[in-house]
Amino acid sequence: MVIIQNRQEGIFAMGHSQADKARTHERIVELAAKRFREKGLDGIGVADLMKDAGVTVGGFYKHFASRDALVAEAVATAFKSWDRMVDEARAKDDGLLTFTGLLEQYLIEDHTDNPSDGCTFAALAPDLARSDIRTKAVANEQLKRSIDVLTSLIGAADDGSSRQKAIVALSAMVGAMSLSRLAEDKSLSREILQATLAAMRQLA
Amino acid sequence: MVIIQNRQEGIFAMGHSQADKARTHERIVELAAKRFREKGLDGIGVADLMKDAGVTVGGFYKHFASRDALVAEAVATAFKSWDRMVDEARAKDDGLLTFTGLLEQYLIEDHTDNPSDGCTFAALAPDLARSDIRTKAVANEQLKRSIDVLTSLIGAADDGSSRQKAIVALSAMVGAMSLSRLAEDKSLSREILQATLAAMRQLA
DNA sequence: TGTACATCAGTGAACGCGCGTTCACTGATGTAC
DNA sequence: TGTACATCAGTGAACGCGCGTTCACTGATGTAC
Repeated sequence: MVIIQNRQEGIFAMGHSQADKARTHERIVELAAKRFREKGLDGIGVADLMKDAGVTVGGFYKHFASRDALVAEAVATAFKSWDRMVDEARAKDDGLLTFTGLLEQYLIEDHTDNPSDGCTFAALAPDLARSDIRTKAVANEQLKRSIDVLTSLIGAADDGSSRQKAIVALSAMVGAMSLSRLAEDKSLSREILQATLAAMRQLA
Repeated sequence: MVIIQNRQEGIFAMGHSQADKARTHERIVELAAKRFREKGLDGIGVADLMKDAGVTVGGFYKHFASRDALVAEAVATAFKSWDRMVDEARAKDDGLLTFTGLLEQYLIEDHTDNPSDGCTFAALAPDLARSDIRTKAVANEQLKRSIDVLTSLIGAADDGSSRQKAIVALSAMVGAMSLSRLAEDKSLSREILQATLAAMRQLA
């Protein structure tokens, strides 16, 4: 086993054992999940990804059947940061997650400035709509799950209006994040986040 | 002058006159504006674009300094279909355009199914955020203009709330369109459009 | 009005380059005896 | 427990291919006389 110091991932062990392979695999996927959200699904190549993960190109196909297979896996991993965001909001609310708490966690400048750790819909929606069948399936599952999570947070109105509100909230959140990233003027960018936050707060 | 019959553009004249050049230029830009929205800013190459426009690759640089220059021009043209959408909504409202009329023109299945003729934000927001400085400038101008148009449609509340509502509406519209394109399930796709339409109607 | 000539829109092949993918190889791991 | 060997994670160079861009060329246009 060899100890590697790498710019991207810090210090890690690289070797030939099965455990080493699993760690390398995870490292590639986690990195791809970030880079894809940052640069788009076509924005970074296999060679650069492997280099950032501290390995060489040739080994790629020991881990993935194709680039598209990595994309599908990385997008699934990227979506987990949504779950992580939900969890963090829950922690801030002292374990009692509210719709407002989630909104506040999502519609913030830090999220605008860091697509690589943020919502995959906001970072990649058009790419996902055009993507490989497997990747699209992953995105569709997450879309349904996200609507369900928001629906349950909004409340127990049994007339179906909480689901409708959840869909509106998700749309507004994703749209606002996309547009706030487009705005070069920081104050406009903030205005978009704040206007949407205020309006969505009143929704529930 | 030569008469050309082409799959993409029908019958058109191709020649060497200045007027011919202007027509060819316009044809390339209009086509690029569609294809980019359909396939993403990296989704189609110079050669294919020129072929679709009925000319050969070599002539490209008689029209554009670089691919990026075409992207900037095509994105500007693509945004004009927003203006066109506003105009069409105005025509449907018998010249008296309303906020609701515009919402109804935007949040429809036909728009979901045809990105190539639709809203550039919904089709390309993440691409635009990562794009060339000129393209980004074009997108920023349009963002401000779109907010202004919606603000004036929503009403003359002078407390600034109509601008806030305009921003929320734009965010929700763009987000809903992006997500409805992602949804493989047609009924979910429609549900997203309808939920957002209903909620935004109540906004103004 | 007619002719000679410069311009330049469009052609089609070629260029270097980066991409996804393949491959023969190396050497650590883990297993069979 | 020790040794021989098969496996396979990772290497580094090479592959074909499509991309943006360049270039020498063609021939219609438009202008100067």
